[in-house]
Order: sequence, then C-alpha cells, then structure tokens
Amino acid sequence: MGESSNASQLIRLHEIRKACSSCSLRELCLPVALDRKDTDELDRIVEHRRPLRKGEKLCRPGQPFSAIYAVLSGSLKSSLLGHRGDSQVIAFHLPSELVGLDAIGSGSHPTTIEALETTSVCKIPFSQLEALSRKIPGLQHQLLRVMSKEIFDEHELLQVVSRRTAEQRLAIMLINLGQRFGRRGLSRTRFRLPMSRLDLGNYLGLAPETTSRAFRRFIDQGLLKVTGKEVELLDPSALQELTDGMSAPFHSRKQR
Amino acid sequence: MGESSNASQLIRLHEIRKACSSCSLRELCLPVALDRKDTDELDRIVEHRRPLRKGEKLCRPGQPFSAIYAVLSGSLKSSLLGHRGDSQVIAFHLPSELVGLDAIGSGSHPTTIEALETTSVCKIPFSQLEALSRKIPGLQHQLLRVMSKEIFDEHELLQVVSRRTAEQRLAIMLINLGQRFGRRGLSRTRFRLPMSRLDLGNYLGLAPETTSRAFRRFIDQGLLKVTGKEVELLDPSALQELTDGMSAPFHSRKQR
DNA sequence: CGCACGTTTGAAACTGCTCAAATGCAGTGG
DNA sequence: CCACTGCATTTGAGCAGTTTCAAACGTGCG
Repeated sequence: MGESSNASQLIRLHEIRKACSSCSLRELCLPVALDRKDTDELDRIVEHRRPLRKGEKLCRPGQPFSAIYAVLSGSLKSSLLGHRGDSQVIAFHLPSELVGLDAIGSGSHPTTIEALETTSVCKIPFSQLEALSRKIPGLQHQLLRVMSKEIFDEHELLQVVSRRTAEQRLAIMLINLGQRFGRRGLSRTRFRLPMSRLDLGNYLGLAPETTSRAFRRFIDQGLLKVTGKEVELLDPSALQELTDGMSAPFHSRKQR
Repeated sequence: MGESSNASQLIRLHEIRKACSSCSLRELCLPVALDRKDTDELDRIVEHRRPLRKGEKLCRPGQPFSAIYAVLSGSLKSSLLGHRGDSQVIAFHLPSELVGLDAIGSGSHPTTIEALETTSVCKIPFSQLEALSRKIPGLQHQLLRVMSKEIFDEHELLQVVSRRTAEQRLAIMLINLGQRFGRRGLSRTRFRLPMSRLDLGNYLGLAPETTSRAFRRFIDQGLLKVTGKEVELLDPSALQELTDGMSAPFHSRKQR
C-alpha cells in the first residue's frame, strides 16, 4: 500500500514487476503452485500502465473486452448502470485482486470500473492468457478456480444483501474487508475504507443515511472506532456474532 | 419438457444423447462453433445417469467436486445453507443449463442441488473436460464464457434483489423465465413454474406471503393469469415496463 | 376420504427509505 | 495562508413497503 509515486521510472518498473509476482498476480499463481518458469512466462505477458488517478475509469460499459486486470495498489470499484441513470456498485477491488472477469462472456465490459484513489493496475491480455493457460495446465485450472470463486463470492453477497439487516450487512462488510487486508499482511482490525459511505451503502443495498446510522449504532455500542475513513474494529467477535445471523430479527425464516 | 419416461431403454438413451448434442450441452457448444468432431469428443466424456425424482439431491454441501452437470429435462434448484438452519435459493436450472460451476474454486460443492420434479441430467467429469478443453481451444474459450456469463447473471440478480420492490422482482423473474423457456422453443408467455412459491420467494429475497400478494396484484391488474403453477403473461410489455425500474417508487435513487 | 403441506388472506409491527436541514471536510481561488 | 464553495456525511421526523403472526383455504398424495 502507498507506493511512493515519485520514484524513478526504473525503480518503479522494478517494483511493479516484483509486486506482480509476489502479490498482485497471486490470485493466478496461488494456491496452485506454478513454478518459477511458469510465473516468469506469466510475467512476460502482463503490461504495466501508468497509475490511475482518483475517479479515472479503467473501462466503461460496452467497451470491447481484450484483457483482464490485476490491482497492484490502491483500489477500484466496479458498477453497473441501471436502465436509467442509476448505478449499482457491484464490487470493490483491493490490491492482488483480479478485475474484469465478467466481461469474457459477452466480449464487452458490462461494468464501469473506476479508481477510488490513486491506483496502479497491470493489464493481462486475455487471448495471451488463454494461449498460455493451454500450455500450462496449472494456470488453466487456476483461472477456472478464480472465476468459480467469483461466482461463489457473488452467491454470498446475494445472501447478505437479500436477507440481512442493515447492521448485519455492515458487520459482514467490515469483517470481510478486514480479512482481505489481513491476507495482504495488514491489520484485520484497523484499516482505511477506500470507498465513500455512499458507495458502501450502494454496494450493500442500503441508503447512505441507513449506512451512517448503522455506523453510529456500532460506535455507540463500543464495537467500532471511526475517524473519517479510518476504521478500527474494537470487538471483532461481537461483529462476527451479528454476522452469523444470530437472533435474526426480521428476515430469515427457517426452511425445510 | 415432458419426455416420455416409459420409452424403451434404447430409445431413451438415443434421445438423451441427441438431446445432449442439440440442446443440453448447448451452453458449451454454442455460440462458438465447435465442429462435428469436437462435439462428438465432448459427447464421449459425458456420463448419463438415471433421472432424479422430485426432491432427490444431486449433491450436498461439502461433497467433493468432480464433475459439472447439464440439465436434460426437468429442473433443479440450488441453495446455500446459512450458518444456522436457514437456506437461501441461489438459482434455478432449466434444461440446457450447466450446473455446479461454483464448486470448481473450492474443490467441494458449496450448495445443495435438488430436483424440483423428475429431472434427468448428464454428468461431465471436470478433469476430462479440462483436458479436452486444452485440446480444443474453442471449448476452453466457451467454458470461460459460460462461467463469465454466470458471474454477470449473478450481478444482475444482485441488482434485482437489492434495489427492486416485490412487484418488480416478480415481473423480472417471470420475464426471465419466459425468455429461458423461449430459448428452447417453448412459449415465452405461457409456462409452468417448476418451483414452489416458497422457493420463488426465497430466491427473490421475499417472504412467501409477499410473493403471493405480488401475484395477486398482477392478476387483479389483468397482467397475469395463474392456474396453480401454470402461468400466462397477459401483458408482457406492461411487465417489462415495471422491470425497467420506471417510476421506481421506493429504492433507487439517481446517483452521480 | 383425510391428513399434510403449500398457498392465500388479513392485521399489526417494524425496518429501512424519503425528505429536509445541519454539520464537517476537501479542494479551489483569492 | 485563509475564506469559500461544493460535496460527503450526519441527524431528525414521517412514511411506505415488507415482514411477521395468525388463521383460513385449496390441493395432492397416501
């Protein structure tokens, strides 16, 4: 996080390349072990691009699909436009995560992908990735795994958004973000929310006012400490309890 | 729909095989043109199984993943178990559709997949499919397409479930089902709902009572004719209007 | 024919949304 | 450097849609 953005071009390039192998392409390289030679080949096809500034768009809906992207640093949000002007945030992408997988099917990007802050990504031309994955079975398998996982994650999000109260949604989100930061060696309990409350609410299917009130209740209960976008989970286990749907007041009815 | 289930074994096998190439594996064969030889090879690795009776399960959560399935006739629902006894319907699967794609990532099935009526499926061993798709680039591409489409569909469902009123959700669902039946040469406006109202409501994130009331309002408005599970869309364009989120009363707020 | 289950209907409670306005924060230009 | 403007966030009050609880109704299967 927070790469120095005024390092010399050479150092920068080196850093990105290093980040790429060790972190950002992690989703493609782990957990199926690709050997040194394979990751080198993968490295060879990725393209590096200048960082996106806050608000800059990686792609717009309808744009032809040619590559997927991996986040190196910063963060992205992808959103879908409704049949009118309204937009729905579909996902947030943190470093090491892959972006654009939903465009393969139709051949064009269905979403708008936008930087939430200064963000650098690398581009992986899809046709080359396909070709390479034909040569490297482990890579092919891993690509399918990543996509499958995305489907699974989507299922979980669906559950969250359709059957949980505002507080539960927020608790789940905070814990999920914590885990994702934690996976990259950062604190699971103290982090900076890269997105606005409005985007967060939109993602969780909540009005911004409701999101704000949920934050307040958590703060009042001593579960959370919030300073601007900075968040600290004071009682992660209590939040986890909420997550489990316990005492589910509203929604949820035992089935079968 | 409605294959004669007392035809002789031989005829049955022939029919299934025929259905497999022309219909059920359509998702894998179309729209990328696979030539005759390729589809034959694909046919060779699929396994046929005896039909599932209503309520029978194709897989349970945690079961090791080894194959994906294609629906030949009948219908399935897949559902996720919550941390307690509650379950959430994730998807319904009609003939020609592929099932089990969400299990690749973790190596075990996250969902319960259950027959809603007498249903026949064919099994496609995943390792063989992977191997075959290495030999047939078109197949590899198509497999990725199908998975990507699933991600995209999930995104759309997310929008439906998180930002639409009960009536809008039902309208969207009915039109969606109509399209899926229509794709298989059946009527888009008259069909039989294979699932219970309870499952339907669960899928749409609604209490069964709410689902029922939404049906009633549509019937009273003359948009729908319902006889048990049989449904007729009397005014599809009016339903489509609702779908577009028009006049969105509740939810939805213009963004940006 | 009868029981069980899915479906429907009614009434009340509740969550989250909408509208409206105050507050805080950040980037801009003087 | 500071004031200003615009936007994000917060807070309050009222309303609407959905859920919940409860009970009647219909249908299918033994």
